[in-house]
Amino acid sequence: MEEPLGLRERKRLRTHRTISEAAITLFLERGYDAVSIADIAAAAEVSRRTLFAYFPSKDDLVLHRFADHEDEAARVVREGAPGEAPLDVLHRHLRLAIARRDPISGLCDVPEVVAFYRLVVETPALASALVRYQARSEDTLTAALRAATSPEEPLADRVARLAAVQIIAVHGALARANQERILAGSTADALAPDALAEADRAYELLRGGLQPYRS
Amino acid sequence: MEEPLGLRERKRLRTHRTISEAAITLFLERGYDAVSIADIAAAAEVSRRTLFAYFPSKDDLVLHRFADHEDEAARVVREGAPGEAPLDVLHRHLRLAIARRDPISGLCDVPEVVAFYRLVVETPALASALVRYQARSEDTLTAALRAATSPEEPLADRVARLAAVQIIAVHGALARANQERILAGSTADALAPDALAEADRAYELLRGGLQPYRS
DNA sequence: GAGCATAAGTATATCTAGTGTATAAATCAA
DNA sequence: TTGATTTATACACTAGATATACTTATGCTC
Repeated sequence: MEEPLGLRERKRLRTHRTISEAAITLFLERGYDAVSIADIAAAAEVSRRTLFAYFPSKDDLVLHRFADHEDEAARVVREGAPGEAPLDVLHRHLRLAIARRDPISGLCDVPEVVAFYRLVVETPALASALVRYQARSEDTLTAALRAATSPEEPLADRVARLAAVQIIAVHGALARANQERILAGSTADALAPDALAEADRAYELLRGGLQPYRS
Repeated sequence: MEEPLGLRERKRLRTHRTISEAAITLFLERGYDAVSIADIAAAAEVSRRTLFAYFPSKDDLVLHRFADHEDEAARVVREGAPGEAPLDVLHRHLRLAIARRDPISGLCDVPEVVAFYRLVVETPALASALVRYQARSEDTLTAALRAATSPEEPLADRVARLAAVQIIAVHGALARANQERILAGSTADALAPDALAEADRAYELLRGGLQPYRS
C-alpha cells in the first residue's frame, strides 16, 4: 500500500509542515495577534500568496491540528464492540484519554502543549473558530449514533442529534475545565484523580439525567 | 423611575437604531458579504469611524439582537417558583416559547424573521460568531443552577457547569432544527406539534438520561 | 442667553487578512 | 529533451478595523 509519493507530493507536505511550524513558533513567542501573515511567510520562506494556498485562513494555521480529532467520537462509537452501548464505549475512551494524558483531554502538562492551550484559550478568534470543528464532530457522531439506534425508537434521527450535541458539549466542557486548571499551574498527575471523577460524574449525568435539577 | 434621558442620550439611541436598521436592511437585500461597512455608513449617514463607535464589528450589527437573550435561561431558573425544579421551569418556558412562536424558538414564520434566520444560517461568519453569546448563556445559567443546587451535592460547581452546557446545547439544537424546517418552507403551524414533541423528548433525555444509548 | 468643558462625530491615513490575475519556475511523463 | 501541468511568485486590490488629529454638537454654569 506504500504509495511512493512523488517529489512534488513530498515537497508539498514539507512546505505544509514548514509553514505550520513557523506559524506556531511565532504565535507562541509573540501571541497570535502580534504576528502577521507576512511575518509567517517570511519565516517559512514562501510568499504570502503561497501560504494561503496551503492554509485557507490565519486561524487554520493553528486549528488544523484539531482536524484529526473531529470524527474521533464517531469512530469510537462505530468501532466499539457491537453489543456494547455507545455511552459505555465513549466513557471508556474518555477515561483512557485522561489516563494517558492525551492532549485532547485537556489534561496534559507537557510545556509545549500547555503553551498551545494558552494560545487557543487566550485568543478569542481561535476559541470561537474552534466551534467549526465541534460542529463537524456533532454531525459525524450523530450519524454514528443513528446507526446504533434501534429501528423502533420514535424520533430516532432527532434523538441521535440531541444525544450527539449533549455528548460533544460535555466533552468540550470537561476538556476546557482541565485545561484551565493546567493553565493555572497544576500538574496533570495532581489533577488526574479529580478529572477522572468529574468525567465519571459527567457520564452519570449523561446516562441517568440531570437528577440534581429534576423534580 | 422614568429617566428623562437628555438629548445626547436620545440621539445616541436613535443613531444606534438607524445604523442597525440600515445594516439589516442592506444585508437582507444583498447578503452579508456583498455589503460593506462603507455602504452601511453611507445609508445611515454617518462616517465609518462613527459606525465602529456604536458596533465593535461588522457581525455585531446583526448579532447584537441576540444579546437580550443571553441570560434568558438563567433568569427563568432564578425567577421560577422556589420549590420548582429548574428543568421543569426551563421545559415549561421552552414549550411556551414554541407555542407563542417566539423567534428564539426557531419556530417563527413571519417573513422578516425567516429572512433573518436565513441571513444568520447562511453566513458562516455569523453562525460561528454566535457562539460568543452561547458561551455567555452557559456562564449565566451555570451560576443560576449553582444557586439552585443542594449544598451537599458533591462536585456541585462542576455539575452545575455540565448541566448548563447540556441544556444550552440542547436548546440551540432544537432552535436550529426548527429554523431549518421553516427555511425549507414549512409553516410554523404545521411544525408546531412536532416541535413540541421534540422539545418534550429532549427534556425527557435531559431529565432521564440518554437511555437509547445506555447499557 | 453667552461661554466653556466635554462628548460625539469626521477626515484621513494606516495596517492587515484575504483574493484575483498574470507570469515564471519546477515537476512529471513521454 | 520537450511539452503539459502543477506550483510559486509578484503585483494589485478590496475591505474590516484602528490611530490620530481635528471639528461640531451638547449641556451646564453663570
